[in-house]
Amino acid sequence: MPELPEVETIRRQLLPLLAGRTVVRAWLLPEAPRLPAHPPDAAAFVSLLEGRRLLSVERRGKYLLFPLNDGNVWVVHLRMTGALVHSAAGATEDRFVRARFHLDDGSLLLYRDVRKLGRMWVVGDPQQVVGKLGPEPLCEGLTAEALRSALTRRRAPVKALLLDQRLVAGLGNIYADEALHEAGLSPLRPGGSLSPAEVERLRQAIVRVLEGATGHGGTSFFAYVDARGQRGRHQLHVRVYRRQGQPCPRCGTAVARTRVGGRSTHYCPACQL
DNA sequence: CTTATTCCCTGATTGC
DNA sequence: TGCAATCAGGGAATAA
Repeated sequence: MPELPEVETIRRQLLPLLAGRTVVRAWLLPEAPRLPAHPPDAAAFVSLLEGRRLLSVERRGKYLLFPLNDGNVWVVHLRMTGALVHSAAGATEDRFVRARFHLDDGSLLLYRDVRKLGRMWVVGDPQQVVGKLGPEPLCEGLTAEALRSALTRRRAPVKALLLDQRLVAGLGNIYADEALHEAGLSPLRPGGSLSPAEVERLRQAIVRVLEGATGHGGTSFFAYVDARGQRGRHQLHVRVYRRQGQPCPRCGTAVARTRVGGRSTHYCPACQL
């Protein structure tokens, strides 16, 4: 489940490997059910990439953006089980590889996605895809004022609001739970009930959690691997996610699990108020 | 406008 | 041992 730290880890690894490279040949799973892509026709999609040079690797929220030398932008979202693994020709292939990108240095970028929930686009303006995303937490875009306006007068649980990419870009289920624990706030609190001091605590917790996880190369509870095919290490450092029944690292109370907004939610019932 | 629910997709896990 | 039901969750779509 790549969230911001996982996608940022992949971006940093891919940048030196892909910048300046030309896509000499591309292949996209052609048979149904297909990998969702835009344009939807696999041949048309491939033709927009072949022969183009990748100028850089950028990230917006959980989206990877690859600006092309013809002005278009290749956009990838890994969703739940997507992975972009770069390796020399002869890389590990299995039945879950859904797309291949051969580069002009002989290397190969494999797109692997067990559940085929990931998506790709080639668009003239990336705003078509990422235009509605909220502020970036790690680029000083997420100010206290921005977070306050996202939560104010909202009755939905703050956990559900943190998962809404239009309010804050990049948080998923793991880091929403972790940030709320770090801030000492219950995931069940209505968004609008947070005081200005609590909003600021939450903002700082979001930044700290995302920076910490990025420093650990992301979290690998499930299938996540980085661009080198390696697992992240942050699952060794989580405080509440998937730790129900185990002691809260802050107060020792057993971590609870419930459902918020249809998502499993983990929190300490004693010190998250 | 808001909030809640369903769907996509398949391997791993759980229940009987 | 086998098979079916459930779970994992990001985001779009739909319903209320």
